[in-house]
Amino acid sequence: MKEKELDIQQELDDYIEDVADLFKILGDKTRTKILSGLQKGEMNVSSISEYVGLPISAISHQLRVLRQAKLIKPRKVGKEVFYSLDDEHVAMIFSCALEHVKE
Amino acid sequence: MKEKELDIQQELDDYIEDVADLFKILGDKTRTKILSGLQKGEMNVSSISEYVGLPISAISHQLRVLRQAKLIKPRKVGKEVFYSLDDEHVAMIFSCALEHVKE
DNA sequence: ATAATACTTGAATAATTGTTCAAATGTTCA
DNA sequence: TGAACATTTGAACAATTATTCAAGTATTAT
Repeated sequence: MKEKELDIQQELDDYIEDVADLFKILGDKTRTKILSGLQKGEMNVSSISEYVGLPISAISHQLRVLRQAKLIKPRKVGKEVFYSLDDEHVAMIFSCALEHVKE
Repeated sequence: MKEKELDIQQELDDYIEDVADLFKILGDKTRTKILSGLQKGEMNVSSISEYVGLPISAISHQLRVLRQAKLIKPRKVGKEVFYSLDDEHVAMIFSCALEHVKE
């Protein structure tokens, strides 16, 4: 094993529980659908609701989870709230995951 | 958005549910602990049990989940079964996730 | 002020899931 | 064949969690 790999391994051991927590949040169809939608650009809550196909209330609950995990951030404009991705790593995590899923 | 990003976006839309399923499997402390242990090299079930700190039975149940997801593969030697990683992307997914977790 | 719109919050329900214990399978060795 | 060991499997239990509906907050317009 190379030196850099050992460093990553070491860090992984330290942060493994936090990593599991992150994956737990990503491991839900509604939330991944929201995130993949937001990769195309910011949306307000109603739009996300339409895009995902679930009532606004259900979406709002999940937006809170994603907000708390610092994966998305809100921008309030009048009565509306626009959400956008808050982490540049999300796109990369997704594309890594794609490689496995595509076989 | 660049052309390549659009391709990834397109594929993500197609595979988004499978991606969520993969994250769901990775989103468990026991399973991530097993995977991070196996990154150091193959282990038999008893060793994994010791490493994780859970009874063999609990480990075996989770090994089945990871096997079915094609994340690990078994190698039978006599009475023992040695497990190792079955996907070169797992390490990369982990290191992407680390970047987010580390803030 | 009142009504209308956009979103959030709380409680209740239903479903999923990780762990445990006991029993079963498969393998080696006397 | 029978005992000992390594692992798997099944059923039961407890805990977590996503969704729904109803009620609450906040902002804008009349």
